[in-house]
Amino acid sequence: MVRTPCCKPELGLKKGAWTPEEDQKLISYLNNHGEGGWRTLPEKAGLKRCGKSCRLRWANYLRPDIKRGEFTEDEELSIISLHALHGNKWSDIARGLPGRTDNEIKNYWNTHIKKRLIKKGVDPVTHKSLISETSKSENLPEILNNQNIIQTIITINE
DNA sequence: AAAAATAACAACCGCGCGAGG
DNA sequence: CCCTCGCGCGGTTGTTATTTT
Repeated sequence: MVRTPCCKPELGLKKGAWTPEEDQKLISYLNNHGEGGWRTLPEKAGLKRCGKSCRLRWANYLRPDIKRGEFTEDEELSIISLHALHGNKWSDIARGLPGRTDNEIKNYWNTHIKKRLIKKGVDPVTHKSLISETSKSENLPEILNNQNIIQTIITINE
């Protein structure tokens, strides 16, 4: 069976950037009622959005407990080591970084860290050095091979 | 100074999973 | 038990800002 799009083309559903007015509606609705019921929330809150869009907006920008702004060096190192352990499990990584969301971390990884690792000759997937890979303990499980993480951290630190 | 290229970031999309019927 | 449905996830795109030529 074909999965119908979660956000039906039911006229006038807005997409794209959120306006301050929309944010306000969403915030006040969620303050009064709790989270949850995303499917039917937009209508109740008077928003011309699909529930998914509302959820994302809340989770990544409007929630009161989100830290904004630059990632600190510590946070960056955390991301790198957690990524070495978990791979692209952004939500897992986010749990290790209070106030940061999976989406934010994912973005940061893709736009900042990945690029720099590559430049430094470190494979962003395996966290192994691409240049003198050869003689290292390749047979160990990745997780046990702390060398990779250490190497990565040293490298990223310039 | 203007255009082109690249980076940054917010948001969208489809899919899988688990809860409830 | 099987089937349906919403939620959350991860990959990806679209748009704006910044940098380079």
